[in-house]
Amino acid sequence: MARKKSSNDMRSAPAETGATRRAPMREFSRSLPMSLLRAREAVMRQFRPSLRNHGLTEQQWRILRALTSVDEIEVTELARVAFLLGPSLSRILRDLEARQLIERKAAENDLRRAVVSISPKGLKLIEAVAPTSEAIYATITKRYGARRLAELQEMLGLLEASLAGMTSADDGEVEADE
Amino acid sequence: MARKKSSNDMRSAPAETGATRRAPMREFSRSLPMSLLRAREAVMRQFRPSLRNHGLTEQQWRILRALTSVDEIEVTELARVAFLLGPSLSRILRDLEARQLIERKAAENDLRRAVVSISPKGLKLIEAVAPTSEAIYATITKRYGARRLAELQEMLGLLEASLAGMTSADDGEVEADE
DNA sequence: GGGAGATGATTAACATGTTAAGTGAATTCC
DNA sequence: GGAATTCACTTAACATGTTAATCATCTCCC
Repeated sequence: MARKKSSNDMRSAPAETGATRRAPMREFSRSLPMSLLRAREAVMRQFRPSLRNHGLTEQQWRILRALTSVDEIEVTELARVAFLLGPSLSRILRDLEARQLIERKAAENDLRRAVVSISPKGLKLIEAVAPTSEAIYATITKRYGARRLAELQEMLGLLEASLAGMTSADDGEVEADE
Repeated sequence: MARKKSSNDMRSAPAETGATRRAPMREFSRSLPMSLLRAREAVMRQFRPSLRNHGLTEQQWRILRALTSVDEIEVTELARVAFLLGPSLSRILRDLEARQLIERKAAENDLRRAVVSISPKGLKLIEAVAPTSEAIYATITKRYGARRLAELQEMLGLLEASLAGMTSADDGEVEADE
């Protein structure tokens, strides 16, 4: 099959090719969203190959991972914990259920709610992936520094909290025809 | 019961609903990838409504924004600057060109390369969005603290750099021939 | 107890993320 | 100078992000 390392990846190292400058706008590549995006991508780039080898996407892994810490959990709560939107979660659960990695049943007192739990097969899969995953995490921690990592998480949490109540002034409400 | 506030958004505040615990695995919701994801989402949540009012997605905005700082730029370089993968960029450029927000031509010395630039119409759109965008950014900076923000960016950059050369041990699945 | 509204979950529709394969143009190498 | 290889995209195919709409309960309240 020949699996290239990353021949096609246009999203990696800096290279300073051509491109004549034009205006003195704020250095766009240093905006907060971009910094967060790049940092996260740098981290996930480490995990994806291993997950892929086990037939899991990042999100599927998040779900199974979340399920290992509870006996069972309602879909809405799972969405919050795994930080996925409802529609994404719905699709992924359908798939995971078809692969028999999870089990699903209706809640007893409320037929609207669905209760999900990980299956033995799912647990086995998690246990197969976990070691590599932990090793990668440990390497990252070592490289970046445990202390610094903790501090970073602290600051990220604070950022999240700072923006919690911001209602986004919503701009002009224009119709922007095409 | 039922004192939820956000109608459809399953991805916001903590709520500690049911879900019996099971194992003492590392607190999954505090992993680095999750922290980064949540922080970025908290930030983007502020910008999306405004962009949407102007008919732009986050990625389209990134591209136009990147184009304002140069006269013209090759597609590959644009992918690096806007931090998008080739296929995503291809699709978006096709759309932006159809909406006449950008212009595209072939490079002179190499017909494989395409050179992109923002159009007057695109510039006008940027100028319409920028004020709101800047205001939101300013509010975030004020809430979080300019000093702290700078420090965060510093730490994110360092994280990225720390992981630059990590080749991801790739887990099982051998590298077949090649 | 029955209709209006709220709620939990899914489906729909479109845009992007991600990897693999394809296409045409430049380079290399013999 | 032409076949093989590399290069710069572009397409394809599938999974997820995102918003809106739908569907089936459930609750509330008269």
